[in-house]
Amino acid sequence: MSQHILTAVAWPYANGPRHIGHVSGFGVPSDVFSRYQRMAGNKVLMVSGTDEHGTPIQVQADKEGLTARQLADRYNRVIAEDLTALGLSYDLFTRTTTRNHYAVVQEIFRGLHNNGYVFPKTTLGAISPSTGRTLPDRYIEGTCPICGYDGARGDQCDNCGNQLDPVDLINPRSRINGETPKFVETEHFMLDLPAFADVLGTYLQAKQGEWRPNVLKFALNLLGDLQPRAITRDLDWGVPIPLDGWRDRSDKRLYVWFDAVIGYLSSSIEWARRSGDPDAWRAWWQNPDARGYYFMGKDNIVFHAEIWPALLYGYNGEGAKGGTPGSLGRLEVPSEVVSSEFLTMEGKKFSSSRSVVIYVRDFLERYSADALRYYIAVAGPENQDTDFTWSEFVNRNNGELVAAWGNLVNRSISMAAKNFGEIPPAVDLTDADHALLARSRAAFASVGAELGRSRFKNAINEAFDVVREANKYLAEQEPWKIKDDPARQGSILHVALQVVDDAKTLLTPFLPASSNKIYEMLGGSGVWSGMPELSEVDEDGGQAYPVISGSYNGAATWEHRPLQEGTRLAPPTPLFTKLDPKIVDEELARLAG
RNA sequence: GGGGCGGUAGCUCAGCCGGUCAGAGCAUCGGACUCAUAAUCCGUGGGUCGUGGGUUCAAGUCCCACCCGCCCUACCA
Repeated sequence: MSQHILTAVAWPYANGPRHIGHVSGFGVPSDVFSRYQRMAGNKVLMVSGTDEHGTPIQVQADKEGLTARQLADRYNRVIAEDLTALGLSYDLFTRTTTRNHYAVVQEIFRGLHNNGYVFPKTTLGAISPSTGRTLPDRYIEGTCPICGYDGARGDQCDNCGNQLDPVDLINPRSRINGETPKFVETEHFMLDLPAFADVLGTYLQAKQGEWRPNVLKFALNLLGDLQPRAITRDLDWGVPIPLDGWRDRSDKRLYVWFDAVIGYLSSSIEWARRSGDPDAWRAWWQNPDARGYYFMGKDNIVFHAEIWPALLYGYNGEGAKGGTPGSLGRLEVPSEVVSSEFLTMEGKKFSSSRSVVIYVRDFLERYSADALRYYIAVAGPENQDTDFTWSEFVNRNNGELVAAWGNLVNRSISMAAKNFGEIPPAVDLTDADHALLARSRAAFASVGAELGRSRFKNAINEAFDVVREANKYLAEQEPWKIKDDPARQGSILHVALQVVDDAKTLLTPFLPASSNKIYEMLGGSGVWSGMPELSEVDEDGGQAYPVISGSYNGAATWEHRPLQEGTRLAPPTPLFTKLDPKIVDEELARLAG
């Protein structure tokens, strides 16, 4: 039976282009999951966008001599183009600088405020004297009062590891421009997290055995020490605070993490409006039978397993202080938080400044999207940090994608095209034929079960087991030797092609572009698995911006589909490109340079 | 400092509630085959499952301590 599934994908921060570590965390896993769910007959709404507010963007903009908005515009476009090129099937990929987003964020804030879950508090904060903006702890450095180390940051000393308060630093200075920060009293709104301790505890306990253990343990552990948390900043780049006396102040804004997580909701609402049914989003957000899956890197667990549920409970009036839902109505909390670990690059942390990085754009200029998707799916940081190396990439690409899978497709279609020019009939099937056919048909249940649990490595490995079995079958049956018995030769090739078709279906969530090609090679018409498209939109004549969307209800379904004998076959062209091992050194040289 | 995750064959990794769990893929070596992007198939070697204790009839699999790597620590998204 069909279920509503919200795929909520972490919002990439628009202070620069995204690298392959980023997309291995949130991008590829969420897309594999969504494509599978659509094929399984579920109604998927996959949303995300660029996260464009906050100090880091302002700082980067200052550095480049741009306004924050100009910088955000630039990288919003770069990121949207890159994610489209990767084939990520967003129903809507938008941004946080839309009027719609501002309105939804302010509505959530008002709801929390009305229910008593946010309150003002005067705190001591560091600001930059020259700009008047909040200077985050991370941007302050000085001498550690504990160990005397001079490069200590405001929040923590890298030398002795102690947590610090920037007020205690000796000779504090701004890492941005070297000036001495001013510590001033400033009023901010706080989110009353302790008021959600009970409801969050109940919520998380119920996820026992369902979520990945690392996510759940981490979240449960945080419950022990919930403190009120500031949700506003001294900054002009962000969503205005929607209260009298605050609304028009240019120096106070909602803090970026507060507005960013609300993007899941605002983008769903924007999607509904663009689809022509402004209430359509409610089927995912106000339906107890709907499921919400959130995909992100491990650094984001606290925002998705703790703070976002708290915001929703607060808006619903379901925290310790009670209350009533706001004008949007009661909203559902996440069903599952799927967190990835981190990808490293040739043994080191990704670092743009030290050029230990490979941007999605650069990668896709030289290699195919499916090659990257394959690597991330089979060797990515699903359960633990994993290392990307160019030699491993070449090995996987050449040995698995090209030699095992691509070659199976190529040899099967090539032989059938050459000898029959069409899909030959299957007659008098042997035990071996039946065994292989049964193997690939059984894989729909096993691979599907793994995909439904977000166990992507298991899933793709089981799909590849089918590929290996098919290669073995051909080696044993030796159809190329059977010249005098066309019926038997044709039957073998029919079986091989059928299993190629099944495997193509099993691999579609991982390798949509090449699966579409196989679909066409085997006579399919129309679109198999839809690809995302970038288009320009605006809001009531406002500034145009790019969004990713697409029609993804193609022919692809998660099931065995019998091939039609007599379908014309043309000699195939290779699906994947074999890579010269020389590129390992070339790429390493590029990193070094 | 506190919390979390990981440490299994040369490499990348599977191993849920303890009892065919010592595995897969790749790489190595030997062989077969030629339909296919010299791809494929068969066979082979190799690990005291980070270290030291403990619980148990039985422990990569549970408990404790320690070593190493990584992440988070809520003003980095």
